[in-house]
Amino acid sequence: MSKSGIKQVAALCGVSPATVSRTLSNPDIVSEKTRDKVLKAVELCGYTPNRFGASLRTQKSGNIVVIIPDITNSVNAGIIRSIENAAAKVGYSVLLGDTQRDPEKVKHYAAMVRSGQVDGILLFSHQFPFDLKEDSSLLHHLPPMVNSCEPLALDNICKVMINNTAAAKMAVNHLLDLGHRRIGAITGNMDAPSSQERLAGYTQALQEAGIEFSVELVVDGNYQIESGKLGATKLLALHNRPTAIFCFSDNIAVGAYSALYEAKIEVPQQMSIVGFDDTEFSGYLNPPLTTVHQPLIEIGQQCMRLLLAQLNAKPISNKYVELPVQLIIRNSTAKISH
Amino acid sequence: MSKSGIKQVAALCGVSPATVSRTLSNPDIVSEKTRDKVLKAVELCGYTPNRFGASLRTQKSGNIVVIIPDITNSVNAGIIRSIENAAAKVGYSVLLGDTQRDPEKVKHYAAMVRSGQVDGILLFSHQFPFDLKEDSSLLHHLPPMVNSCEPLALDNICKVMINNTAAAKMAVNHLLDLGHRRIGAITGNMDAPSSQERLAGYTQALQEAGIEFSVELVVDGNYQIESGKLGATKLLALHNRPTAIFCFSDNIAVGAYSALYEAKIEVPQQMSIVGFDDTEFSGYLNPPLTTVHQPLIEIGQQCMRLLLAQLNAKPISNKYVELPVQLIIRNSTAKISH
DNA sequence: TTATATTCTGATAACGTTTTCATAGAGCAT
DNA sequence: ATGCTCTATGAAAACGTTATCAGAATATAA
Repeated sequence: MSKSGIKQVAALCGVSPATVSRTLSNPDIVSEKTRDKVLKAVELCGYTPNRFGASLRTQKSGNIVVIIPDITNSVNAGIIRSIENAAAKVGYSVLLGDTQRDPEKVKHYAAMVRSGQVDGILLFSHQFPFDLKEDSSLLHHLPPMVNSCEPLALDNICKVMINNTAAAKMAVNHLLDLGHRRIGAITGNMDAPSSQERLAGYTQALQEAGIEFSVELVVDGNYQIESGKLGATKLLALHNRPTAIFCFSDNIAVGAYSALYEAKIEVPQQMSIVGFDDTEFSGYLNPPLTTVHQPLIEIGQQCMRLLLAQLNAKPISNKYVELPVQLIIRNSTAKISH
Repeated sequence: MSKSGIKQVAALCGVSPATVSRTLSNPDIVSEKTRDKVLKAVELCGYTPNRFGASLRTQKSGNIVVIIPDITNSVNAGIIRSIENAAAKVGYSVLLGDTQRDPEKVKHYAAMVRSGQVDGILLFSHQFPFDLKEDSSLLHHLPPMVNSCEPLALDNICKVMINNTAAAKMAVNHLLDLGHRRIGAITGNMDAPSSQERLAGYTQALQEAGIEFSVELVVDGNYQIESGKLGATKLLALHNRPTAIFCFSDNIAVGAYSALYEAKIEVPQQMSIVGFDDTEFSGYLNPPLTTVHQPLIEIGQQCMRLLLAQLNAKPISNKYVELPVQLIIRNSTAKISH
């Protein structure tokens, strides 16, 4: 069967190409008789509309790009899965923009909106993805875009976020409630707003409890497992070691568990641990990890909802959506022992 | 700045659109003088070629789709990351086809090649992704495509695989070498060829060691954590429990660890565990997990290499690529205790 | 200088849709 | 019948590129 275009189909059933197009994209405006005729011919030819032709005419690609630092991170993966689901439901395809934290790749993927390759952008980065010097009008005529997880320092942009500060505070307060006074922290990448905010939450919680902030108790991590192991090792080496550690990600907690295991320190009897993310495995760690649950599915859905509104030029009542988090208390935290 | 097409650029620097096009896509065939002129105008206009126009003309989208069951699985995520990397290097973009094991979604994404939305397919599924009844010529004129991880039952297709049978055998032999005679297994989805092959490897290893196969020792899993926990619990409840468990994935091993922890059975003193995948966290489990390493990066690279060859109509010397695996021995396996 | 080969460039024709505009026909009231 | 409104259709014009082809300009050889 040779390649069948809309013309072949039209010829086969004796109508114009226009009618075939209408039948497929707007069936209601064509009479039932011709509709059946056309549909039959379409079936017979195995005709699928060519995307290029349609896109060229409509100036819509039907694609969106999700720009995200690392798809291997399970938080990111969970969000992307949710996005893919939501996008598929409304007929969009998702292009994967895994950037490996390379600023150039961020720009590269964002530029796809200029060439028409994608219609909109889901940006999980705090880096502004365009060269303003190249087209300064961009700041005022931004393409359809929503920003999530790592907030951009710009306020006319749709965002879906969690309140990292409040979440961190909640986690630390839990430890305080259990009687802990020396609470360590292992951070994420400190250039990431999320990590800065979590640190702020940690600090505030201590302050409100009247506990003096101690520099030695917060060690730099990067959200990865290994940094958790290193960080915990450092905290353990402290002259006056903490009785609890707030890990800025579940990955960090895994690393911390490993360090504690090797040091033969029991969780939670000798050390309480709190994580962040509630990734799938956190309930299966030994002991199961107390952690802050992030609503990955809702994040993806809200991102898609806001992007879709922009794509369809619908009004958006609220550009900033904040999703609730939840502290999941498992067995990695316990009352301080005396 | 209004939308600038190739015509505006051409007008601005006094050449024809054709010359602008040539300057951008095939600079060598245009004189240095005009090239500079054109490039300057391009810069000035901030011109980016419209993808639709180009694609319509060339019939190439510059996209590939990766059809994969679940991006949330870290093996899959690792492979996709590698694919994205390799694809970006040669100028292709990757469309994410997360199928959630829905056969309809597999077909949906594969059909993108018909509409021209993508130029090629990377298929991580054993399901043939086309309706043959719709176009029977497909079997002989397959679109550019490579199949990986879960083999299709078709042999004129490019494949990049690991030898699951040999890998499983290697894992089980390791346990046999340590003196284990009752070795349990927790499988993946048994409809997946990978799981069938691993089971075959398990069986063969036992057989070659002269150990009788015992049905009660192999329990059905689905590669997920929870199935590992359930599976291990079942094995522990056995009248004559095994001394070692071969888990068909690291996720399963995590679940097994959890069950063992709750049952207060020590790994590896009372129970040896072997995993499969060597995902990032496996080295940080307590104890660190002995597992079979899968070369995720190479898998992605080889997939891209083979697909690219097809996209460029290059000859392919070897349609079947088998990548080596490696047994990583850590601390979850030990000599049987008496 | 002329003839010939070579390098560049421009006009033009696709590529395959969708959408606008106009018109033919159908239905309805007068 | 006549006029009128609707509905359904077709013709034709985009959409923005790139590739072919032919011709102009330039270089090379005689």
